[in-house]
Amino acid sequence: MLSQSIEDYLKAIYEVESSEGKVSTSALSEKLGVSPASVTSMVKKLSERKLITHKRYQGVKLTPAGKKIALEIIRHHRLVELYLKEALGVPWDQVHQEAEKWEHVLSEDLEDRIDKFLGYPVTDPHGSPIPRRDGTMIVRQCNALVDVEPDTLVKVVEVSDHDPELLRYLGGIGLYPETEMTVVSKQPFKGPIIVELTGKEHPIGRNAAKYIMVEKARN
Amino acid sequence: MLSQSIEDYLKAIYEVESSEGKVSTSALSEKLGVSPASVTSMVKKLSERKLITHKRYQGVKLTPAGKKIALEIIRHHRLVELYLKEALGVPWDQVHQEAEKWEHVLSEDLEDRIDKFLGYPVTDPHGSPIPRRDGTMIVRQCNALVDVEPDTLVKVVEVSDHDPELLRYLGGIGLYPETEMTVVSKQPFKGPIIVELTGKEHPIGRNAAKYIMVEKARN
DNA sequence: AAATTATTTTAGCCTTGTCTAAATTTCTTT
DNA sequence: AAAGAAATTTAGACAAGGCTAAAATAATTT
Ligand SMILES: [Mn+2]
Ligand SMILES: [Mn+2]
Ligand SMILES: [Mn+2]
Ligand SMILES: [Mn+2]
Repeated sequence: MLSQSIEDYLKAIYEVESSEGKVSTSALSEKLGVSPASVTSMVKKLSERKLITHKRYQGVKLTPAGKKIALEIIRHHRLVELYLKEALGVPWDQVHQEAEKWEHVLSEDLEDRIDKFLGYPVTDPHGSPIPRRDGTMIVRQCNALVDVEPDTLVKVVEVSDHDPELLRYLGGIGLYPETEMTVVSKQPFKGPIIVELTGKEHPIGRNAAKYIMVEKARN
Repeated sequence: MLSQSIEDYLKAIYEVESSEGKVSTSALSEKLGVSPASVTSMVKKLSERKLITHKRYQGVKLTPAGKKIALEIIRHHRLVELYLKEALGVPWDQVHQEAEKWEHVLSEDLEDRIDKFLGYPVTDPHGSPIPRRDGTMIVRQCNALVDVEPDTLVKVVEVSDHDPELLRYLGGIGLYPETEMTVVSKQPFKGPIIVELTGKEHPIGRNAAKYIMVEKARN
């Protein structure tokens, strides 16, 4: 059995690797809320266990074995998020923190039961793809809302789950994965992006718009 | 936040206190699967935190604060057991081991949602009472099956959840909490106890019969 | 009552995962 | 190219929770 810490490190490494490409000690330190020195010592252990490769001062990379475990935990996390929302009505801004704990204690049997209950879902409540049992995961092509040109009809693909407050705001204006909306304008001086959905216009800060992934809608 | 270890110790102390009266180091060592020396050192810590009282060489006792926490964890455990059975169809011999992990990561919000989903249940799948939110718990009057005289009509109140194999056997013969059955005979030389339910007779070993609690049925 | 046995505690060690402070390496600027 | 800044690693410490072996205390026999 792997410790909760090791599982969290592998997950964090996977996520940083996906979004930044390179996985630095400081990025992990930041993401996991531990000191850089702690990261280095865990990195040593993970290397010894052949779950990651490490070039000193150069960052780390998951081995296939490490990636498999990372995806397993992410699968747990996302299935649990969706399950909590669907089965127990937990609001989408709260499922993440619950899943953060539950992901480490979910048995394979329970994982399968939840998967079946949900009808073998493909995405979690925030639109993130759920890794398959075999350790593969589809990756979709999409852009950050902040990069979209005005006057475009887009479909929301995925929203970051890390800021409950943002999620509550987005939920309030009806902005969920699969929602279609029009990017009306980008206000100057790093002002908000205005989107239109269900007939109303809503401002979305540039910073928030980095965490909303969309694709061009086929109109 | 209390560590999982501390929660498990408090729960174990509560359970030993209930069933044995006195809580010895060796009983806890046995129950928790750790060495007596480890128990002593944890006992020291729990005393310092005023969760138990300890007289050297004389055993321990929960303080009101410790008891409150123990019952809180037991509430989590039993709600989760019932939830897993009702909502996800986990067989009753497997719910215990799942709950053993989940009890430590259940938020109060989720606890309430599960409680509501289940319709504010009073007992878990094995017939054990579920402590209330306020930290109180009803205790029922009952006897071990092994102590019942032959030719008595009894109702099953509670079955120990610690041996999956026993639970599978009991499930197989339809012996669940609330089931009524007749104690037909006690075979000599510590032989099995024969019970009749749904028209058939079934043997139950003396040892197993210690873990099946019954009450006289009002016939 | 003494001797033996069983239980409990102490002493000392280990592993895991964290920290701070200091040293080292790499990156950036001049 | 050298200096200064930033990132990373090392060194050493600590808390939690476990272990074994030995010492202390309590319980049971003789
Ligand atoms: Mn999440
Ligand atoms: Mn986690
Ligand atoms: Mn437990
Ligand atoms: Mn609770």
